[in-house]
Amino acid sequence: MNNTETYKRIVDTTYALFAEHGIDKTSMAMIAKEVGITKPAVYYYFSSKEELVDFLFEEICKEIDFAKCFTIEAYTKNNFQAKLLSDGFKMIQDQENDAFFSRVINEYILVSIRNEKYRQTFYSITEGFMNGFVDLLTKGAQFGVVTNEKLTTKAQLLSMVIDNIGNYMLMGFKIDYNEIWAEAVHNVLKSED
Amino acid sequence: MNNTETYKRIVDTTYALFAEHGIDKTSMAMIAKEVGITKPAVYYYFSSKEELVDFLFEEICKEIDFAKCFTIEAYTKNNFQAKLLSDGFKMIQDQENDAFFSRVINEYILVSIRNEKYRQTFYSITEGFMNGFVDLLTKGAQFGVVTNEKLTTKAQLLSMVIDNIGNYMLMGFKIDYNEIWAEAVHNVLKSED
DNA sequence: GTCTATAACTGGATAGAC
DNA sequence: GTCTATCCAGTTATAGAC
Repeated sequence: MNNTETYKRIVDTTYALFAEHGIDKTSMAMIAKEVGITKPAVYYYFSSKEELVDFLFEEICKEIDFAKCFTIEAYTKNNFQAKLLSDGFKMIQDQENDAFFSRVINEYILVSIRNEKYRQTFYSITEGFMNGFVDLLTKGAQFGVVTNEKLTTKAQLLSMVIDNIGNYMLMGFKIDYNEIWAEAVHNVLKSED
Repeated sequence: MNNTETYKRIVDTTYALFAEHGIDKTSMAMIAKEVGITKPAVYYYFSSKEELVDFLFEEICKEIDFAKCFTIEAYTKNNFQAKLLSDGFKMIQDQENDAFFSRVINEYILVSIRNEKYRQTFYSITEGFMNGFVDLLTKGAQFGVVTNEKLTTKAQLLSMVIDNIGNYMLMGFKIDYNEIWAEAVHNVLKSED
């Protein structure tokens, strides 16, 4: 594996083709053609399609992390509501900006239902979001800005909402996702306004 | 198309195989073998795989309908909360009972991302849920049991939650979905208890 | 209605030359 | 490192016998 330039081009091209055609319907021949080399040349870098698919999967999963989206340490009693809102808004914005990324993730998620290895990874990531929200809300409760009741349930609700917003975007709904997130957040906060 | 018995067996078998292996990885040969006939015999009933896939899609879509899950006419001022809860619980229960069904839907969703016809159908179904909840909440507001503010947003939130519950189930999360739904419903109702 | 047989093609993957 | 050439398994689909 000397020519890292080719290697990189294979990965980038595959990423784009997966987004456009899906994993199954992207053949090694298509990838090779798009990169401008031949099939055996691709096999020089990735010994099988599975290896290439797996590699991209790992790369992508690194990007999806609760701690990257919601920085618990930065939350204070005074900024709690504003920060919970804005971190969500940012996540929504990111998904709107990089539809490519969302599509590929979605592709892997749907495939994961029949692939135990992928399923477990997504399970862990989603679990990370649910647990992360529990931690965040627990902190909020200590600050006295979040109601203590049904904290886990509220955390799961937040996780489900932020997660499904991406799906609705992909489906093409032009609705106010920020407002939906705001409504979900409003539900976990102690009554104000 | 004389032997409707064979026809029915093909459809049922395909349904099961799609749930187990996915649409792409279920071949006409597999279907034939599982039914106990040969490939050309399957082609006698369905002139192409696409036709078979389409037929199953139509069948399945008929089952997913807001009006079937939430019977607006049955809602009154007094039963509103209880009915909104129980209709959701029933939907959750149904999905738990028929994991096969959920899996096949998931399979079609995957295809729909790159198939305009399927995508539009799913779009309409989901839109039907969002609009249905708007109608329902509007009725609730007239009864005085639902807050009038941000009614559309609240409806979209309900739609997202009930929709994603199915996904979380497929991923294998053993959490209290009823409680999550109850929490979402609680958010749309005027303050009580 | 269901069969055998086969066409026509596409997919992943590799041997061996350069 | 990248190529040509090739293999082989598996796919949709059909012609034609029974």
